Amino acid sequence: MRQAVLAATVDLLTSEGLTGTTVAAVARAAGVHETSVYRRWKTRENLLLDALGSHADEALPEPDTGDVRQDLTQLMSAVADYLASPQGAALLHLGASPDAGSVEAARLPYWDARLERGEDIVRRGVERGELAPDTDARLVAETLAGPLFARVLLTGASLDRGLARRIVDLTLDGARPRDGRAATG
Amino acid sequence: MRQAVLAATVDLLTSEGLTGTTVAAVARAAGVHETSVYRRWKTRENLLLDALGSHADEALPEPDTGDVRQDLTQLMSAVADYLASPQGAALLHLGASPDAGSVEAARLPYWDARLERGEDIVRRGVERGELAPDTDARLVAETLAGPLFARVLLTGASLDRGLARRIVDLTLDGARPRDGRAATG
DNA sequence: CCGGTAAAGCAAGTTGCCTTGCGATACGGT
DNA sequence: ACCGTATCGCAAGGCAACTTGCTTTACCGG
Repeated sequence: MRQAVLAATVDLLTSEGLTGTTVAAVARAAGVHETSVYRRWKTRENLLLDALGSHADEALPEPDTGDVRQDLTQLMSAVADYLASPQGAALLHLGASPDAGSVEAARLPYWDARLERGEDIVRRGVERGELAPDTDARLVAETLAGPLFARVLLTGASLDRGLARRIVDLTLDGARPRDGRAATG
Repeated sequence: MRQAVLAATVDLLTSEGLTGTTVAAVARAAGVHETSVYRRWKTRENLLLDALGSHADEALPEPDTGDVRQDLTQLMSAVADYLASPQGAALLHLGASPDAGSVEAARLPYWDARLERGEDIVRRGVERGELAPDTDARLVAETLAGPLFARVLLTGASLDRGLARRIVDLTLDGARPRDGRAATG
């Protein structure tokens, strides 16, 4: 039954979107009583997070090619791909919902963990001398991911790998003029 | 009556937060019947946007000091200040809510207009030669604002002017090493 | 003063999220 | 076969957003 409900949730999420995915609809699609869903997952939010949660992690690679630019581009491209999917957008919207309670506590650690993938790449770049020694890895990770998140959440504008690449380039090179623009990569 | 309702809305928004601001509570606080609120504003979302909308624009300065870094730092500091307020956070959460309908259409143009303040500053910087001639003003604006938005919406982490300044520096200088780090400013 | 329109009050109802109490069913150990 | 426990189905209800049909008030021109 658990599998049936989760599968139905992802299906509805993909076809109907976040607002169209009501608990009643999920229960109906899974051939289960609505009460049973609430008993197991307590809240709609928990259900959606459970349905989307595990799937998300696996989609993110942890590239380590020896080149910061390449690593970050790969990671951010994967993020862009995921966020462009209905599931990715739904997960992001869930994370951004202002409902306090249980999710509130898990929120900060959750995104913290996501950001660390980027931070690790940046730190390796610093160690290799590709990036300035005083580079704030966390800040770089936030600066890379922020624009993608904002697009999905606020403007609804499209996301593609080109955008991801340009954000990486901007964050590595800066907007100020350089002599050799594409140094390493 | 319109003023009474809008004032009550902002009050509740500030004291109770977004989820605590029900239209019943607003109506009660304003000494008005709930139906009247719905008749005038149609939806809760419209009411909240009306209450917050005009206030937001005035808070944003349009600095033009002749120095990109200074202009961007001032703008982003103001953005950070506003987003750190209950009203700013509420407005952002409203913009990020996945409810389609009327807001959906206004969403992209709205944030488009906000971003233009940053784009203008960037373009002036390019003209002055402070920034690379092939700089994508829109991308820079998104990269500056994105992390602030993401913090409010996802992690709930704190926002301050120091963060705004560091994001500006990173986006202008890049994470890769430079000879003279703070060239102009 | 009167008739007309626009806005507000009122009551009742729909839907979606969520909870609770109760009865039925299924499963594992003795 | 029997008991305990866990799980599910079911009915009913609360709360908040939102709608609707109807009445009442308020204001404005004649």
